[in-house]
Amino acid sequence: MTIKYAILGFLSWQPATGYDLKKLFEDSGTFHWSGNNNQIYKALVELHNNALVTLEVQQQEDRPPRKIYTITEKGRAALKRWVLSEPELPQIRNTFLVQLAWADQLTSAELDELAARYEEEVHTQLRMFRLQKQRNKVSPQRTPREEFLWSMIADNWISLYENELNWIRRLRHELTAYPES
Amino acid sequence: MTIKYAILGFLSWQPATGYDLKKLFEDSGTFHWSGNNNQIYKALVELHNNALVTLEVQQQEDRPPRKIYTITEKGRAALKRWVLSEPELPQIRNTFLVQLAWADQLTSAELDELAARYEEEVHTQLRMFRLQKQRNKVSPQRTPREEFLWSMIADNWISLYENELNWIRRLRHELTAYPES
DNA sequence: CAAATCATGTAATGTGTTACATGATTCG
DNA sequence: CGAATCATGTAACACATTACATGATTTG
Repeated sequence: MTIKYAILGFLSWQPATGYDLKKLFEDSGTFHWSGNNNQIYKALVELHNNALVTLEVQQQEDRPPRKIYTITEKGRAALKRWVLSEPELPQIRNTFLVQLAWADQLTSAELDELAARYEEEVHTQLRMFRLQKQRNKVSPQRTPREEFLWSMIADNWISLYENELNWIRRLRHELTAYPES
Repeated sequence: MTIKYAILGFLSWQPATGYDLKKLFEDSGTFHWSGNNNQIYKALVELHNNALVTLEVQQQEDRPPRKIYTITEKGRAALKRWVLSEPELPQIRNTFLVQLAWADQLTSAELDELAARYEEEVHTQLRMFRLQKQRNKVSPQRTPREEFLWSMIADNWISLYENELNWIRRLRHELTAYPES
């Protein structure tokens, strides 16, 4: 259900097509999940059915018509209500931890190599988030407070991955003290 | 598909029924996701079809028969192969960040209250993880290295939530410098 | 000349959650 | 006496991912 409100959020800045929204999702990084067609186009139909957005169709030659969606007052109200609703804990699924849980069957070398590959992945991802924060493509920066909020959102991801990187490095370091089983 | 390997992992310790596995998932905390019937019972059928587990049925009076699953050599090999497979980045979906992204429409009081509620949730969760680590119910502790790995898995969750708690506290603190829009 | 951009969508499949269903026994 | 435990499973729904489909235009 979050995707509907993320869409309403983007539309609260300015009207957009499904295609525009797709790119906003992609560029955001933060809202990576659900940058895909299926969910966006379906969500837009639903939002329209509930009168949270209106829709203007622009015919084009040689191309599919552009469907420009605009948020309604009802849509703005729904967005605000949702923003004020009870916050939930992040949902985290780390399959690497499941691998680790049964990694005692590995040799020290195998285990360290597995951990090293994870460290590398995390590190790469961290670099990407840091770059993304510099470029700062999506954020609107209309007010100082809004700019601050978007900066903190980027920091959330960065510090999460920094934390993960520290953790895996500590794991690798301390593993040297344990012989294989 | 992770659930299949998590089940194989538990079965690599000892044979178990679907019901046993369900409780192992619940108690683990770490593998919270997919402690539900549907996935466990379905996965067990699949594992059996692929000969990764064998199945012994114990008839009981007045109760459904117990189906005791035992991992096969093929199952152990599949588990090891998976444990050595390319580690993936954690999947994280934090809806609170989406709320924050469009929270500039709120008053300072509303925004701080929203953040305070998130802080409280995170804090509660952190306390639960810390308790769980002390109780240490699921881990087998058969070798020092295995014990260490399970301890690091618990630490991963704890440090992630500590990081989140620090982040939200910093956010609340620094927000005091920004007037509402 | 191949790939990306624009612009819509559908279909199939995978994964996860909640609720429903049964029914005796034991515990607080 | 109500709730939890034991033990299996099904059904409905929600949410996500990947691939397919079309087809002109622009860019490298």
